[in-house]
Amino acid sequence: MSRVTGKIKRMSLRYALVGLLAEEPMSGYDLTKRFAVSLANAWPAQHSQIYPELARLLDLGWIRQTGQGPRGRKVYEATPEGVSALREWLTSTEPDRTLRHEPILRAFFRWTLEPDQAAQQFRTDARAYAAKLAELEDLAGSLDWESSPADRCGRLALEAGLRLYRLLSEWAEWAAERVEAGTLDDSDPPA
Amino acid sequence: MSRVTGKIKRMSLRYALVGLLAEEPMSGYDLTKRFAVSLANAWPAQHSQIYPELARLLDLGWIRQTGQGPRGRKVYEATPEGVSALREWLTSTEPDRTLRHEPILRAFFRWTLEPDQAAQQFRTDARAYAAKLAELEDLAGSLDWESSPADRCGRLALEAGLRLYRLLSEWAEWAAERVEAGTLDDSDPPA
DNA sequence: CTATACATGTAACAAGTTACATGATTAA
DNA sequence: TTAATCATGTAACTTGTTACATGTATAG
Repeated sequence: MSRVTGKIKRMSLRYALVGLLAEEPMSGYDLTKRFAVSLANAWPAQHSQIYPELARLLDLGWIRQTGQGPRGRKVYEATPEGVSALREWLTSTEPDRTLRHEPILRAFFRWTLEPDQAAQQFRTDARAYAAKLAELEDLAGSLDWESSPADRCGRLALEAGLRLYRLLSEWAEWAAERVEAGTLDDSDPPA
Repeated sequence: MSRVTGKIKRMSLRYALVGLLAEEPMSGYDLTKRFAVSLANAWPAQHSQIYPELARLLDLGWIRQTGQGPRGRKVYEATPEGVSALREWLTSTEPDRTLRHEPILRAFFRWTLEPDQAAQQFRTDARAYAAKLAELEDLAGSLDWESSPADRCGRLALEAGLRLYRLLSEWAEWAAERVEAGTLDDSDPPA
């Protein structure tokens, strides 16, 4: 869908906003918090990206304002048109399954460091991922995941984050061990 | 008062180019292929991003042209200044360990679909990841990973990709099974 | 000859980040 | 009263994608 002069726009953020507002009416501020916690490991976004997108969604008629609160708080909900567009996106466009992760890129170039230092960096990665995993486990444990289909679906998605951070931590630890075993030495590699 | 922009530029592409050219002299065309194969699962990049960046690197003195070939081919290598800057990046800047992956985002919103369709999408994901894994396994099998520290380091990085695609495939399969077991049904969730 | 791969570049746009900017409400 | 949090927005810039644009060498 959404081809403008042949260019395919992804607009993941746009659909994510509609999706969150389809679940429950919320303000831009609330949405920002959602992107900082549950969605942080799938599609992080800042408020500076969210507010202008909400304006565009209002314009499209995919969301509407349903209330207001103190301090200029504006509460929105998804319209039927918005939910319909979200479903269209989910069913009629191909997901982008690209992986792009800076720590893996860095790993490619650690042969330029002293092996000791390279190994240490892999261990730092491992610890950082373990910390992220612990954070996510806290989040997973603190929420009520059985209350609605949306929450249970969120739990399925969050599971990916848990598994990914566990994997990355183990990978980095494994790489550190390989480097310590001499993998990056100039001389012959170990058996 | 020094508000001299505390803007942290990441410039991963810049350092990746220097890193590849530190290993072996290459042209922009060769680099583009590297980003399309071995680096595709860590930091994909198109030629339209690579050529302008090479010009900037020349300007910085981090690379230099060492030869030319037919059809205007230009071969570059990293300078000592470039390698030094790469090492500085690796040792003195914090990696961005963010995960951003569209299929996980989509998973959050599949509660808006019929459970059957949601399960089918998870199975499609699983198959797509398995295909990516098979591709990467081919690549891993086709290269000589023992010839240099750089190659052996590349193998460590590539291992992350192998493990990630395996994990994502298994996760999607698991999610499909959960959905088929009734996780997204309106009624009570299964035990 | 002619299609494919090689080879380099630019332009227009989309997406994302950091900083700037402002102000209201609430709790200590 | 003052710091933290709530709350919304814009500006400037960086990064990444798709399309445009051009031309050469080689293999069938």
